[in-house]
Amino acid sequence: MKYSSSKENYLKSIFHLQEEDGVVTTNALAKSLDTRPASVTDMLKKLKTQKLLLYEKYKGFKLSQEGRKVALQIVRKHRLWEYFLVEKLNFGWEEVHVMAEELEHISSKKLVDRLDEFLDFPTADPHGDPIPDSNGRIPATKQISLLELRINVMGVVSNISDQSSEMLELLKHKGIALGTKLEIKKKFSFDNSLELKIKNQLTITISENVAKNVFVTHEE
Amino acid sequence: MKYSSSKENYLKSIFHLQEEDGVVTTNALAKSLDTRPASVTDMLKKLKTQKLLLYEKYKGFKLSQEGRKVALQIVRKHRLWEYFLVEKLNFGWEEVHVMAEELEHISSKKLVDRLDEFLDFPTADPHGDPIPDSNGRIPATKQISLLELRINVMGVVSNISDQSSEMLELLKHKGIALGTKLEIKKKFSFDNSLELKIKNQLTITISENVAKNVFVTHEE
DNA sequence: CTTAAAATTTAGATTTGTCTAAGTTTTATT
DNA sequence: AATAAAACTTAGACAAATCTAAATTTTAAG
Repeated sequence: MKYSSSKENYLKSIFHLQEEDGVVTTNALAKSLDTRPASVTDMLKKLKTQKLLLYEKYKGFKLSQEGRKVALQIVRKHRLWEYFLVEKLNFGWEEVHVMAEELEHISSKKLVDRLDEFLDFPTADPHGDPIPDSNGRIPATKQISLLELRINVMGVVSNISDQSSEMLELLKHKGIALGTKLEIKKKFSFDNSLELKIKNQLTITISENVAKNVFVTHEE
Repeated sequence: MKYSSSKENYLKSIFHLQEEDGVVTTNALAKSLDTRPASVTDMLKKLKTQKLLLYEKYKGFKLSQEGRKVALQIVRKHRLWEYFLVEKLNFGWEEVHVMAEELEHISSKKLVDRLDEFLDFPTADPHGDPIPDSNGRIPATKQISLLELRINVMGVVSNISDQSSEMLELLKHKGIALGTKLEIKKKFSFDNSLELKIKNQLTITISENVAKNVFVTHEE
């Protein structure tokens, strides 16, 4: 089944808001889509008719099985195209979102699957978000050490394996804590030290020894 | 300036029909776009308002400077994406057209230019059609039909204008495909049939009807 | 040069997705 | 529990792109 770009955007936004907040409201959805609540209500009725949404007026709504399936395919396409743009066309990860918003509506499933193969089945996009597979399954977010984190990919600190006070002091000084979002900007093969940028802060340098004890997950 | 997919399709079709027949008519355009003449007239008026088209009602129409410029960018995108699909994602050249029809409407010029670079600046798409460069210039490769190819001159098959499955079956049987190198050995004026030798193969015979649909370029 | 046929355009509807303004319903506050 | 505020929905309108049916203009045929 083929849906309009507009419908696909609604499904995608509902999916994301569901993930984040559990419940989705008309107003939140309107804000997320940069549209008016009245427009949202109009569309909700259409999505319900198409059985993509479970919706009772004034009572709230959520994606149906089918709606979720469609949303996951859009998310998959968005993230694969972002990966392509960064890895193959050398865009920065901050500039690919807008382009992926268009590319995600290209319909051919075969095309996406071939692209996936061409890219060697990546599990996370350049922002670190997981890429659903061909069946819509989201890969379990696994922890990796900073040494394994790809360059220019956002990671969230999830674990520190060496919790000695010396290590913790160092990390505190550098501004690294659980939940810190960061990305590697440069890897020096000379001593495997890393230059990394913590979100909203300056760039810092850490040694291989520190890096192998700091674990991160890709976003979400 | 950003135009709707529909407008872009009109511009592209007008461009192609202009190339082919010199003059474009409302009916021809309607057929080419699989729509009704009345819809065409409606759109022509809009394109005129936007100065993409020179149009006087009942008198005919043609692309303005700007309209042609836009059309060339669509053609460029279409052909680059086709090249990408065949060369990188391993699709057959007969199955990429539909996908490229969608991809050609992705707006970012920077994306297309990066794609062009990634593909190493190809000059012709998988069907042999020339790819306009970033400025909309079409590389000069003179394609001629087999009927115009001089005897004993090597040609490289670059385009098949009739892509019906019957034609493709025939060509496959004869061993003619894009890139096939061949030369004409004899021309029979009785029925304009040709005897030609495909490189490293036996000599075969084809009819005038087939010959006029097979286009070649001279070797570089 | 008339007139029928063909080509083209206009008029008026329809569909999709949007909007504003005006109701409803739910929720929160006193 | 009453009522004000917030959230949500409905009603009616609009723009884009399309359609059918009817009109107009051009072209071609006699």
